[in-house]
Amino acid sequence: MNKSAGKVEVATQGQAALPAHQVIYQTLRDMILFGDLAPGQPVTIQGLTDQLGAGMTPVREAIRRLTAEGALEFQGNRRVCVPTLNAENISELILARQWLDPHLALRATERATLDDLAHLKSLDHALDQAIVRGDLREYLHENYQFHTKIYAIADAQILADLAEGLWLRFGPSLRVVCGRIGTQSLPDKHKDILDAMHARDAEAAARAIREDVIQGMEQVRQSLEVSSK
Amino acid sequence: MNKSAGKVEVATQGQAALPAHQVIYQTLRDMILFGDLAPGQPVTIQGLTDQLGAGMTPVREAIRRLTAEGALEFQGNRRVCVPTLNAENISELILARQWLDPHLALRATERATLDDLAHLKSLDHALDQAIVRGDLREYLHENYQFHTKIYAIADAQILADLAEGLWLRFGPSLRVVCGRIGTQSLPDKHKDILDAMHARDAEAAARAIREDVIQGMEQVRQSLEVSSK
DNA sequence: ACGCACAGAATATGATCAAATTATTTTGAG
DNA sequence: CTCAAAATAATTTGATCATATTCTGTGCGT
Repeated sequence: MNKSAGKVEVATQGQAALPAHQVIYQTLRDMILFGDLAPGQPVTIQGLTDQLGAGMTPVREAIRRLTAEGALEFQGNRRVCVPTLNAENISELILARQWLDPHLALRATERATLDDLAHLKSLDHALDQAIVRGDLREYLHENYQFHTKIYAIADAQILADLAEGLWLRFGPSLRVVCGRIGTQSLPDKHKDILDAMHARDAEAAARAIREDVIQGMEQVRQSLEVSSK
Repeated sequence: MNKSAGKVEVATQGQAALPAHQVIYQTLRDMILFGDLAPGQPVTIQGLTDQLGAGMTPVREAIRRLTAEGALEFQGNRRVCVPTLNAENISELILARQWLDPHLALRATERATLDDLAHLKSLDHALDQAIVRGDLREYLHENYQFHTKIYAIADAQILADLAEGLWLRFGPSLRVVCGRIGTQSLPDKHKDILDAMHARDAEAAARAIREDVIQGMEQVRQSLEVSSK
């Protein structure tokens, strides 16, 4: 047991030596979530192999995973691209988030530890700073972190999976919207959410989240209507 | 280039020459949905390669896709298995279906053509026959078809994706339950659903679906409580 | 404008390497 | 001397890559 013979040069540069396909998946996922890939943009497998310096098998698997999650779209002929949302898609996303997010926030309010609340507060602070700096990518990242942290606190694996899956679908479009209107005019209800959670008022937290969701998603819808005109 | 030696027996028996990874995916998906794989059962990649006579790359991709959909579970060490649901999972599934299914049924009622309704009716009939014959797999199959047909009629791509994803999660457990209690004692509300849809009473259809969902899922919950005792 | 050929990209296979589980052997205590 | 626990050996399984094949879209020539 204690031998640990064989490879000794393991922990040289930290981390746990994740398999390549997982790393690729995370990388591609982030690229989609935080807008490195635009809606409609084709995603070639060979493009990624040399862009990420990886073999094609791991890339292949990452792409399949993301297509299964709706983050990428199969185009019949063997091409894959980032989906372009239409009005119908947006409506469905709003509907689904309007149900999922408040529900998760409600659960989160009941379960959040003080550490959790502090963590959320720090995430919201980082988000504000990103807005001030006009750092769009960082803003998107912190905003995502804020919401997924709430999902995590809610401790509802399947519901959280569903909610995070929705983010993958509107991530690219969200980037486009924010890039257009700038980070200055991006109001959110995060302070209300935090206040309600601190006060352990689950219903109020759910309401605040709902407003936040509607506010954000409606901006996406409007921006989409303009651009598709 | 024009050699074309080697394989010549290509288009002998029709079909559209789907890529292997799609075929494998469908096959594995059906195996999960209709209970060829039990909860907790390990899914080895090499096992599938020779069981299905396929290369390992397509199998790999199919497995990744299904893990992304929650139909398979990553076991930390690099193994994959069919997830075993706990009480919490079941509750979340019930909750999600209780919202999704009625909503989709409501939309479906508004959009169903007469052909659609006839199709649903025939699916329900086939289901009844499967019950009479005691053909469990066929029952599960027709039941799934019935519900997914409603999803399709609703014409809400994202919501339907979510709903079908849930089926993948409770499929194996559903099989266990039905295998235990037999096909005789499997009541459903399909007749009520059909009646409501024919009458174009969307609210009634939504209610009927909701009852059907609760009825079915509660059976899974109870059966699970017993077996985990 | 139509068809043919070509380039590029995706699919699929098998080989190779690494990791983990299982089986076997060895060792030590009672 | 027997049994059990640890260490080692062997087998199985997963991960990755290099390569061959097939398909799609496009441009050239008639």
